[in-house]
Amino acid sequence: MNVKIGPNHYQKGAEVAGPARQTKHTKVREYLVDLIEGGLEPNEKLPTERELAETLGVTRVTVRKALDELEKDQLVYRVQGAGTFVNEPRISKTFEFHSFSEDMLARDLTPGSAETSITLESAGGRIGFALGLSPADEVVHVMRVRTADGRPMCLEHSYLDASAVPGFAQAFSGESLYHELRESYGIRLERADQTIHAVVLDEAAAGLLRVPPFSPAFSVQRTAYDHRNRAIEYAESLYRGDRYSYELSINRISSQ
Amino acid sequence: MNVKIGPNHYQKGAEVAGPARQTKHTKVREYLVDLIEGGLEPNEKLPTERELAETLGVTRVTVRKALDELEKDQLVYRVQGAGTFVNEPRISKTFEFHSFSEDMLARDLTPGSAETSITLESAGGRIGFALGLSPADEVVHVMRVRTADGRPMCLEHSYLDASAVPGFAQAFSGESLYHELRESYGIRLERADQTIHAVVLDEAAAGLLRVPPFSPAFSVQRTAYDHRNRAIEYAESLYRGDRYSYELSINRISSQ
DNA sequence: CAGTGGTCTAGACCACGAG
DNA sequence: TCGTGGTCTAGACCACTGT
Repeated sequence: MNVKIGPNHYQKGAEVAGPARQTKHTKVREYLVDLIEGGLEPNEKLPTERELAETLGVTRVTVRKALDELEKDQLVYRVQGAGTFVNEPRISKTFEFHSFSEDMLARDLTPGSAETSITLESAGGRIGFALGLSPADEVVHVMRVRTADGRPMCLEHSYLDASAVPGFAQAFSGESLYHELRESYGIRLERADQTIHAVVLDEAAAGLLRVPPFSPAFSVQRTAYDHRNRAIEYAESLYRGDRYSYELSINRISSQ
Repeated sequence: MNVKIGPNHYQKGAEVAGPARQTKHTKVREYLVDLIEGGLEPNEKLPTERELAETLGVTRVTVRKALDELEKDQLVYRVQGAGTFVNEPRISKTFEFHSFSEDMLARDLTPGSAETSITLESAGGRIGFALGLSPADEVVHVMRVRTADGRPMCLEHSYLDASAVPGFAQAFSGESLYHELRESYGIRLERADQTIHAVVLDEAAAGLLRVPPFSPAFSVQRTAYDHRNRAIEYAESLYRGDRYSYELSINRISSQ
């Protein structure tokens, strides 16, 4: 994936990388990143795979694994028969999806929530389908106006399977839902599917987001999954069109 | 990446895959896809890597390469110590970006263009920057209203480095720009960066797209690159919000 | 033609999961 | 404890690029 949603006029944020495991291909990768950032120009040729293998005391397979990762993250490109080359720097250096809280912190904005309400409801058809529940099953419904430095950015409705997060409605502070899921329930969200529509805001939503009625906005439906691909969260959000844009990178545009 | 833009209410389209090269890991991949589509249930366990290697007469490394691809495309997930399992079927089966023409054909709609104009212009600052040209360099400017079954879907301005595609303005039919680039100039687009904004249409654009003024729309800026990461096309498009949605899949939502 | 990346082999040991 | 996926080795040959 390779997608970044964020406030317009993105400025390079703090790296929020986890602690890298010290495998050999990780070390090779770090060596190559240092090499690239240490002064190699775009389109300059990297050492050959065989040279790197000998220099670093690993096999070519391990070097190739590291290069595979760098190619996936678009730091390098490879041309068979010619070599491996440094890419132009990318618009967005991180290709991970961050939570709203994290996204704001990376931009030196203070994330917050307003108008928070947490209720228990029946899932109903639409939300039940998204979470793989029956319509009668109970879900936790968290409604928040997400803010940055106190200014409203996004109106969000999140839904969780109530039986998977007992006591959530009582314990949740309203701030970082993903943080709460991880700390209290050991649930980590690894992947999300999103559908995005361009819409204009009705008067109610416009009022909550403090923009004129009929302002442009993104309507986003998101289903987030854990590492075993179980649907954990379903969310429907409205992002202010004047504050947000999507940046994404698409691979392999096919023929024609 | 893993993104799909398309008309709303996506219905499974024809596969538009190129002719697969017959490497062993490709054969293993096809074997596994057949296995999965041939009746394996979601979350059912695949044979172990060692079993597959023996069954198919290849080494485990080759099996793992095939499984890496299937995992990237989200057909399977792996749990260390436990096994490899079939994923829930994805919303969108193809994770490639297709050209407008191809997208429409896959949905049994007839792609077309109206109001086409092809001109030679100076790049200017914005377009020159996107294509890595100086502002005075000439670009081919192709303006089209893209249609499906004759109904306007999208207003698109595409820009190409004129020196890279001599004679383009004379030869281009107005239909498939990517097809023309490949057939006449041997240029294949492999990757694209996109930035998407939510906007409302002004009266001129609304008229061309035959919707009321101030209708919601996506404004998309796209830079498309070849396999060596040279910027080939820069395009600014307006997609009708009532006809289009973005579906995308994001990996590795990070901590917090 | 020489040199590069792409593919593949036949092993080995480690880290993690579940019973 | 045992079986699984995760990592790694030391080679080999093929396909493609550029001179």
